[in-house]
Amino acid sequence: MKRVLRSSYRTIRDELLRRISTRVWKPGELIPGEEALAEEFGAARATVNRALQELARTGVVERRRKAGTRVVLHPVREARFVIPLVRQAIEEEGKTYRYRLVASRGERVPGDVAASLGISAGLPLMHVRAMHYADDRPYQFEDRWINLEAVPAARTAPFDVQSPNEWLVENAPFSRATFSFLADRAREEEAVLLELREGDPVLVGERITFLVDRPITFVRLVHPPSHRMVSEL
Amino acid sequence: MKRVLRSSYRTIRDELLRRISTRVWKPGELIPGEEALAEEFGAARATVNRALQELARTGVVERRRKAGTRVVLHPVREARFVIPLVRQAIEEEGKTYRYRLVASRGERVPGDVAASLGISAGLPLMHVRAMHYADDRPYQFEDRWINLEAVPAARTAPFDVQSPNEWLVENAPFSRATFSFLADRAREEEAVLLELREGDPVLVGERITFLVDRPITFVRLVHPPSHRMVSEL
DNA sequence: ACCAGTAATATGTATAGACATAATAAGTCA
DNA sequence: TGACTTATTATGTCTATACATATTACTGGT
Repeated sequence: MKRVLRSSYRTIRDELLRRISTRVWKPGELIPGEEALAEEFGAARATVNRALQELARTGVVERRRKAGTRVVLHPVREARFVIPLVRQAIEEEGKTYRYRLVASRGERVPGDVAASLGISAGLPLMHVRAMHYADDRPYQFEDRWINLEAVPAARTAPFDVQSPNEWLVENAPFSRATFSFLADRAREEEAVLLELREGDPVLVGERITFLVDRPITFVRLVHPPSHRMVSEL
Repeated sequence: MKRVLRSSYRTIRDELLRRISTRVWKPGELIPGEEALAEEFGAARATVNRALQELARTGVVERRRKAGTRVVLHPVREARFVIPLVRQAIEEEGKTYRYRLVASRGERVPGDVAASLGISAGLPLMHVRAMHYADDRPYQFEDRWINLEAVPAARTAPFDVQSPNEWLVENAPFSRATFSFLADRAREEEAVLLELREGDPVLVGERITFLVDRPITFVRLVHPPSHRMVSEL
């Protein structure tokens, strides 16, 4: 039973996707069941199932037991942005990466950061500020708070040679994280370090990481306005 | 068949993830093969395979034939942001959505937009500008160019009652899209409509969509600086 | 009309077995 | 030593079959 026509879950997935994006099957419409598709493509149901599950994961179709599979009404597509290490991102652009520590010391955590981490204000955390350069031009300012209760080793970590980001990746596991992006005005210190004027628009990424509900670190990553976050889909 | 211990690909996946995030298996390390894991968990290799493939898709492990599966060295996690329809996003926040058309007419496309779409400048495109409000407060300004060659019906579409975003979702299929986000200064018109001052920082999303290499539309979505794009991970 | 209980059904998951494929390791010859 | 060739191996994919589970559809009773 040697399939003359090669048929993998990929080709099935792509063909289904084609029918959806060319409106052979319209939004909201019910598409044939797995059995029927399996027969049409001369494949096993498991193979069709895999193709459909991938489409469901990417949000193209919705599946419910007994009810069947239907094309999603409003394609709430999701964009995926990779959040690489700064060094990696810069070197992949073919540029030279440079790191510089600005300051690193224990400090009492201010209210807004404490709130983000869900701890009480005034606790002593590690506060590390550092710059990342691409071809000697300012690329990112990293303003980070580290919970010393969760990561005591951070107090004596060598942040003058290794960025807190990389150090944490190697030394502090995390299980959950929250990202957000926003536009903000450059604060005074940020403006100086990024070679902007105070109040200039900057693209800010904020990340909070936890290890099973225990807050690890809060970081504000500030980019000059030329910076873009890009995603293909 | 008797599995006393229930064991699905989910529990296997979660257990593997636990071992990785608690550094039982450290970054860069090779983990046992599928056969071995299958035996350990008392499952079929296909089941272990499914668990491992999910971990690979989320970027936790890297797999290569013959070489085996290893924990990724630098967890280049990717953040997924859902890009819903504006109306949906606002209503999910429990706010009231309102739409207002600002202007809609054929225009010669300026150079920068033409370049983004990969067409020659000066061609006549549809230029639509509109506002989206949440509880009567400015939420997003939509500044869109539509390729009339690809979507001729856009010339006479009722953009005064339906936002170009929604109209396109229902009337123009696309196969590929590019998103990018950046921080910018509010332009004059944007500042007025968003009730900001000119030059205030705004979070801008740009989207370009294609149907098999044929450019469909370019849109600039401008949000006031209070806006955040959030992603859990 | 209404509700509860039951049957029917599409998808979800697991399995053993088989072959495909990519990449490394080992072996061979110049 | 180095350049090919071949064997080995872990993952990739497919199949047929079976049972699980969530929902819908039906059915009878009040």
